[in-house]
Amino acid sequence: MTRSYDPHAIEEKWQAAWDAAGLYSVSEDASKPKKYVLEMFPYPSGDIHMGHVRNYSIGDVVARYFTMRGMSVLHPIGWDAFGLPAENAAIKSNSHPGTWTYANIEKQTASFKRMGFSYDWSRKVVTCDEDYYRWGQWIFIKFWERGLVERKSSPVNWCPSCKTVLANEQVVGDGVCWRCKSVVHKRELEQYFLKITEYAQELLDDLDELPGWPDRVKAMQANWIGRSEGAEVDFTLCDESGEPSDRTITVFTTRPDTLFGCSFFLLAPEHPLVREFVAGTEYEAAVMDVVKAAEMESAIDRSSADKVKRGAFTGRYVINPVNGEKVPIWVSDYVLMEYGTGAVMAVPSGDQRDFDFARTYGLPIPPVVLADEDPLLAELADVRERVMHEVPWETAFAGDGVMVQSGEFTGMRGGKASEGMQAVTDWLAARGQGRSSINFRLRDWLISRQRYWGNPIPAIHCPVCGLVPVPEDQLPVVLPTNVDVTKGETLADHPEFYETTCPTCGGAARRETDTMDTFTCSSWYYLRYCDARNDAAIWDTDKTDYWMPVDQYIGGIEHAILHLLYSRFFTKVFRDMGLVTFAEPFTNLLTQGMVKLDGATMSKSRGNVVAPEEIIAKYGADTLRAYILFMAPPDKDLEWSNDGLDGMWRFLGRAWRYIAEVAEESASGAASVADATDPASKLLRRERHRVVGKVSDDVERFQFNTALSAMMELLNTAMDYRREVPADQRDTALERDVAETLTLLLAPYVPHMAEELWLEVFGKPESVHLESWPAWDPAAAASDEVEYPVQVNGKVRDRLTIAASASEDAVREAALALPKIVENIEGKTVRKVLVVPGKLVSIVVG
RNA sequence: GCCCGGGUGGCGGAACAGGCAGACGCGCCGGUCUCAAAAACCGGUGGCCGAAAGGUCGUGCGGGUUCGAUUCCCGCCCCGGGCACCA
Repeated sequence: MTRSYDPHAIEEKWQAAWDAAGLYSVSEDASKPKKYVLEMFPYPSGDIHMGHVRNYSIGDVVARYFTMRGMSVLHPIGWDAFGLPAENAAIKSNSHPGTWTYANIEKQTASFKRMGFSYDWSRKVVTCDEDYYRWGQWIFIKFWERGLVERKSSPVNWCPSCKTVLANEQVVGDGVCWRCKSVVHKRELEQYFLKITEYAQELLDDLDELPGWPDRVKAMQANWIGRSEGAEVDFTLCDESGEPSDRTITVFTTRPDTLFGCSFFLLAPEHPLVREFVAGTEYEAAVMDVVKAAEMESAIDRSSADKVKRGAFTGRYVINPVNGEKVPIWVSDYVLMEYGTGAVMAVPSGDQRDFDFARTYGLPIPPVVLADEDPLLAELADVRERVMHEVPWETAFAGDGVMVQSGEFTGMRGGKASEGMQAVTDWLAARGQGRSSINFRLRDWLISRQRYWGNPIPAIHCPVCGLVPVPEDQLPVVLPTNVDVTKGETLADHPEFYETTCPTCGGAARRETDTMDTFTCSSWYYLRYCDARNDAAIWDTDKTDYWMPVDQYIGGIEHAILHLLYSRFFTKVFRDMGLVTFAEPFTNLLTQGMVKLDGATMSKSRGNVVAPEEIIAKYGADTLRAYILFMAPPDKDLEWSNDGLDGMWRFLGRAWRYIAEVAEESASGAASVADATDPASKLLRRERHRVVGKVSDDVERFQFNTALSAMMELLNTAMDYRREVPADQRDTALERDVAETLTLLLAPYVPHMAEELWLEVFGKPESVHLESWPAWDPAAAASDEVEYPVQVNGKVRDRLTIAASASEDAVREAALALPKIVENIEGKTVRKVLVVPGKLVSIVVG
């Protein structure tokens, strides 16, 4: 008697067997095409959640599929193990971040094995292991040698809850910390930066080289990099009488064509010249009010667009280079020190912010670029001198138009990328008072963190030699284990760590006590997987050449900018160092949607969690894997519901029963009709080929939901066949083929069940996961008869079943002869009869 | 404001290149089995009209192209996401 499907009796058995056999270990194999399938490695947060189940199930199906297609597949796993949650947890539980981290890694390892994922465990990397983070320090030193490390003072993001600084990318939403969602403040601090801005243009350009990335992610990165074309313009400082000094202030503008409309000049409150200008003057009090107010504000308030712009006159002036006009310098909080030069030429007629400011403080608003349909154009079309100082508008005009009141440029086209813009820039350049310029919104990456559980920055502060790198042969700087975070300690509390000698002069020096942003650890782990156990080098370039780039990367959309931008940057630097031979690390990217419950992301703090372990305990891992893939296409958000689990359970139970029955029957050599040609056998044979083709196509475009539904269709057809065709008339060879094929198709989705069927029920000698993907013949999937819907004026009135080989004329005639069609076209003129071969017949009558 | 997605039955979703809208599954309804229930299995299931045959409406809204539009074009609405006082 056939056993029924019992996942609890088989899953752990096969997990142990695969582990013991090292079934998923791979090495470079020049005889096969390679595939590198990678899911973003997890932070060891404790229990796995549904987001993990989804992410890693997707990757597992893809990896297993490519393996069955005969590829050499690298499918590794590891842990992004440095980071703040470990410190917070250690403080809470009065232990050590390392203890917590390694315990969680163990727990998650068990969970991943319980899910049956096909990882090559021999390549595991854990970023807080010394043999991993030492290479992170090595990278830092190499970046330093290339001039890509800078320690500088600047206004930086401070998270008061994490008690550390953050990179710009790590401030999300309305100015909150990406990790803890606290409101971030600006502080002036000296910190370490990696000069990602040196690669801004390439990071932007190469997005076009990534057709395998979602447009959404590329748009987000392009947005973030924020390239603006324009010009720098030098304004000369002058005194009240207009007498020029020898000092200039440079601004960046995207609209040099509007320069004649500059009626005031602005400095950011943090601009170093502000204090100098107003010290001891009658303007000092008002200006310093603006400066102080800006300092007090959080990043959110400061950048809120609908806020009233605060400002004050400094008592100073600059000269507008195009018309020699004396322009007053104001201070305003809407000018940002971090962007451009911290100084702005204000053109209120062409910029809404300047417009608002001018209206608030009664400053002139001379028009310089007019829309083609603007009534003012009649009056000003040929006016070169400034005769109008105020516009009758309620908003600024920032579009393309005609330049007026603009000296020799009057009459030219103005606007972004306009002739006027180029002409003014050229004019300035010829006089040395300006030049074309490109500005990026992207800032350098702030990587130092004032926390313990991270990779120590390998630098030494020497009172004589300044800041010096730790020499390569003294790496790694080992993270000491005796730091007690429960007492709020960091490396700065441990003299035995920071007291050292200068590697250059040998004098007493202080070791850096900041650690690196965890995103530095995750920016190169995918390369280390290629050669994870290498003690002598970060990796062997032959190995990265074989495996890289990652063919399929899979992870959450939340890293659209963060991790994915940083990794692209690292890869480009490694290329420039000669460490790799490609410029982009991830050829194809799949950003899987979030798993939600009641419309919100599942999270422990919200208390809306469905634990994967509970589902596994009831249904087994295979049902969970298949179900989460069946619920929705992988890139869409998924609203979790237990309701469909029973459906997947029933499907697997039915598939088991069908396959087991057929296997036993064919083993017992029951009666058979060979190559049966009755309609039911022909249908089943067609379905077998159609479904293999469909499932293959679907996995390649990640439509796991429709792949599974196609398998259900095949099973439905196969079971109908068994029910409807008497036993002695069945084509048992065909049934056996269908049962084996179904097992192979199921293998990537439900690896335990497929393995049990393959080895124990069919009695095959070798694991199903080493089998070849079933072949299919598109010709065998085609029917020898087709059914044409026949439309009359766009409405289906009847159906015509006819031989697939029938000519168009034959189809047309047969369609027109159908009784219902005759009825419908009676008394009308047939104007047109369209036959779309294999699709439909469309008759137009009038 | 700018830039990306998305809107299809009671629900999750399908329709790959303009060709039968709603595959597959859930749920629901009816049935078989059972003393009964659960499980399992079989059948039905977009709305409206109709006893049925059949008709008719229907993919966010309004137009357009086409023999034919969920699909292409134009103009909107709504939802989600990114950027945003970036000069």
